[in-house]
Amino acid sequence: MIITVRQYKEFRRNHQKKSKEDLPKMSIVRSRIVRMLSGAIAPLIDHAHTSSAGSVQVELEIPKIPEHGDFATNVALTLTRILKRNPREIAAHVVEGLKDESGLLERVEIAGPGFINLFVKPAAWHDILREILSDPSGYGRTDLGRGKRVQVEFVSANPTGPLHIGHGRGAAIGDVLSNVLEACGYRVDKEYYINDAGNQMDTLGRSLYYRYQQQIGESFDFPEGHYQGEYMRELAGEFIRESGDRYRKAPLDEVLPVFTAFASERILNGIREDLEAFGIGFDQWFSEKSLHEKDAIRTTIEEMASRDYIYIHEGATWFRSTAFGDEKDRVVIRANGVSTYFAADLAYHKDKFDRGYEMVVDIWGADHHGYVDRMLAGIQAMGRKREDLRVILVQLVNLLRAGKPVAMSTRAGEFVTLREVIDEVGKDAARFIFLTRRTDSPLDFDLDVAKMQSNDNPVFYVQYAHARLCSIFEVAGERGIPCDWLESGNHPPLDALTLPEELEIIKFLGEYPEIIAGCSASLEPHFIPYYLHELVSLFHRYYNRNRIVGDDPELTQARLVMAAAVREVIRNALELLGVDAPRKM
RNA sequence: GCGCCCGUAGCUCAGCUGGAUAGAGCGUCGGACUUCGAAUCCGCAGGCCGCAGGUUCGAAUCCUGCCGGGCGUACCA
Repeated sequence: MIITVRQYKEFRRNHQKKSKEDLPKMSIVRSRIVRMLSGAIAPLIDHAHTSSAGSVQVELEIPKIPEHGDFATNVALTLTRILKRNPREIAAHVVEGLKDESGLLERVEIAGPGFINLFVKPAAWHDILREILSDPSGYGRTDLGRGKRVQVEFVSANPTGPLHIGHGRGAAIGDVLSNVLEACGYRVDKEYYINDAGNQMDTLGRSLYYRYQQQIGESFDFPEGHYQGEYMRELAGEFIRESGDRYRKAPLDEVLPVFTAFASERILNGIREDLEAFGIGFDQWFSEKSLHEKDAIRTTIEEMASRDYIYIHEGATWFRSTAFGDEKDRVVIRANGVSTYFAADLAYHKDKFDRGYEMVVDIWGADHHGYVDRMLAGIQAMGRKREDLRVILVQLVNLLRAGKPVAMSTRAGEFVTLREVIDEVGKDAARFIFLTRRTDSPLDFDLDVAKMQSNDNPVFYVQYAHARLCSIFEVAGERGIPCDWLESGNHPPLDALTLPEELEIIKFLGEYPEIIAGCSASLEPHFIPYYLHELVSLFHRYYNRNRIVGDDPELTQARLVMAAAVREVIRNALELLGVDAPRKM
């Protein structure tokens, strides 16, 4: 949790008339401490009259070493600059000002250069379990987005061939980011942009035409620069089954639209099916052709021209993108009168904002990074703020088998498709692995590892924990241990949960909302798999050392409550990832 | 040439909106199942965080330069 000075002041204003709902949601223990610290710090800042100190940030972190407390804050250190006093002295003032009305804290220490270490009473943690179980699927959800309308556009592969593994990574990231943003209170739509216009479509149609003529026995040389993957042969076969040899030797110019339409429609359907198998659905499939039909490119350029960002040079129409920091201006209409792909993209983004989205997230392959600056320039020329568009660049996926690269050539149409990967390793493993790296970082995807149903495979590690937890409740049921609180919400007393490793798990459960909020702020989903791994690891270790269903009824009940909370958070996180949480494996 | 991204343990990577002793998985080696699922757990070993400066009370984290790798650099889509 990070608060700026400005936020402190805002918080204080709000706090006087409203209650705690205005604080960003976090674990109940953490939010109480933040509130307490805010209360202690505000007077110090007021006293110093530091209106221009908005850059000071305060952080409440969990120290690595237990001796440093359950939480630690460096406020005193960061306040040194604006208060112009030594940090330990400031820390003392902060500590003095803490009002622990609910008796949350066991003790508070000032340590090192001026850290404030806070020790929470063990019993205070138990509230986190109650909080989780009172609304398991709502846990971790926040209202950071405040209903802001966001569009996430991803995959958007050209309908000229099946999706490959790189698209799969972008798909997983886009889908999960959408889930995360939604969990953080944004209103999210997922969209796929179909590049169904331009000469690549003609190329696609011709590719099918040539294959078709070949397969019905005409001798045609297959020209360079066309799509010649195996899928084109299959398409030609389908075409023959439906239309026979009706188009034998038909003049290309006359029948090309037939072939183009057939090919793009079939391929797009295939893409839809593959994405569905990957657990991904879109709210909108947006056709580039529809932009041309609406004359949207012309309108867009006109609007930009009205703001003086368009000029003519050597017969071409240019966008003055350098006005917004692009390295050179860009052509939108070529001298031959044909608009560029970029022009369509500008019109598309204008359309997005016209539809009412306040923020737009584009997920692109990293090889498109050269387009970021011009696109950002573009939306600014339409009167949008730079930060209204967030472009996520997804790095390459290197496909491996047993540690060795799988040779792929897009040119020759030889590549491993997403569908093949899903069929081979399963949706869950593929999604999880795609999400275990920062989007910025290239990813080695080893098919053999992903397929392994063992501890080499991070998905199974997590799913196993979930299945194990489910199994514990089955055993409890068999032994006649009442767990009706799972439904009723009347949880048994938790006083028996006193072991350090129990409190450690509960504390970690309490961090989950922060993790999700962090994903949403950074638009990086990889924190979730890492969090899950750590949570599950804590649980497995605990499980191996302690008996949950044991002889002491009260202890058993309390531990079952904790187990239930762990299970719910695992399930909650896996749901965000679009990965199944199996009861049995 | 210019621009963007990346250099952290043997390998693959977290940590990067600056904080106290830099982490995980895999791999090596050695241990734990008559007891809730051993697809699990425990332990050992492993590091000038690419190099050099700078800012700071404090730098893996921010700035500059260099080295190494990837990508981009069209009146292509």
